[in-house]
Amino acid sequence: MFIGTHVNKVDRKGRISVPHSFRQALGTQAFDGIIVFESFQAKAIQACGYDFLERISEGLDTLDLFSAAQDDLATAILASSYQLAFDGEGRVVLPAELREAVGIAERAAFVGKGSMFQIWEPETQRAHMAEARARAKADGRSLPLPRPKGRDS
Amino acid sequence: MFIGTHVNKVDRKGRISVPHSFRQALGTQAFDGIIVFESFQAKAIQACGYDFLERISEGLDTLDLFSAAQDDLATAILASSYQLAFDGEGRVVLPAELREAVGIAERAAFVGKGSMFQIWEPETQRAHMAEARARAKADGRSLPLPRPKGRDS
DNA sequence: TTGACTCCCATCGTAGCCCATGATATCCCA
DNA sequence: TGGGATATCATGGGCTACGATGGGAGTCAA
Repeated sequence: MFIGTHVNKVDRKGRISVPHSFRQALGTQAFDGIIVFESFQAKAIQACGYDFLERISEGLDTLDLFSAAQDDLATAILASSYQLAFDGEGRVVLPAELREAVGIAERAAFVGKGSMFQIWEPETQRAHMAEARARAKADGRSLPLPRPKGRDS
Repeated sequence: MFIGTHVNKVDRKGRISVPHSFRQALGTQAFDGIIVFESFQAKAIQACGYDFLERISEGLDTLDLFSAAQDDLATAILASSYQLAFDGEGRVVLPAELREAVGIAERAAFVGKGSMFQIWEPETQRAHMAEARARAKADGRSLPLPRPKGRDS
């Protein structure tokens, strides 16, 4: 699980460390690195491990083939994603297009979202988080909680 | 279950002992530590075990990916939480942002809330508790009790 | 040949690990 | 039942390993 937000620095080569806890959450997968694509809601980069992209692909398969929705999502996600490999120290380089699209320069915020995470320009994300918290409180958003496993009696 | 109130000291490294009974209540989980995030109701830090957060994450996965509700809740909870690992003595260090947000300096009060607990600045919590008791009394609050399972005759 | 990227190594600050101390509570036995 | 012995928990401080960062050298492609 990806939890919390971590702000790291972009060096002059464009490299950035993926937080240690996120690398641990990825575990060992078929591809040693992350998958990124531009979010189509927020001014942020979506990121996940290779495994999760497979789940997304399966999700797309439940939509009608050749439907507009299927095509839109497939294009927005699969066609425009990048595979970023880790270097020896667990860093990746963000493609210039993505960095410019979301306004990342010196620093980037890695934001955990459970099974995915996002990469933001830190100030932008701070504002977004404040809004999300306010909305969640105001709307009284509720969440169906699954029962705890194993020890339900 | 987390029960009772315990006031412990914050040392100069920012470490604080999680009460022994709370650690016992956590049992052994996938992550040896606690998850904390700022409460959006009270001036307090919410805390729970990793298992509980996993349940939240699973609940989020039942919502549509990329939906507004999913994003708001994921942002408000997962993105703003911290994983605090226990050291050998069962202590954690509270992130500076959280400590400042709720006004914790020298001491902190751990307050049991059943399946979660909270961390308060002791004086603030004392005042809050007095109010809560007064309100409960004034409103004549009552509580429906589920029957005990298994041994009903 | 130049630029971009990868691999490797150096540095630095901090989080985590280990051990010591003191204060309580608990236990045991006379 | 009282007192000493002991276990346990909260606390303090030092040390070390590791994660984040920076830069150099080698490599491949245009």
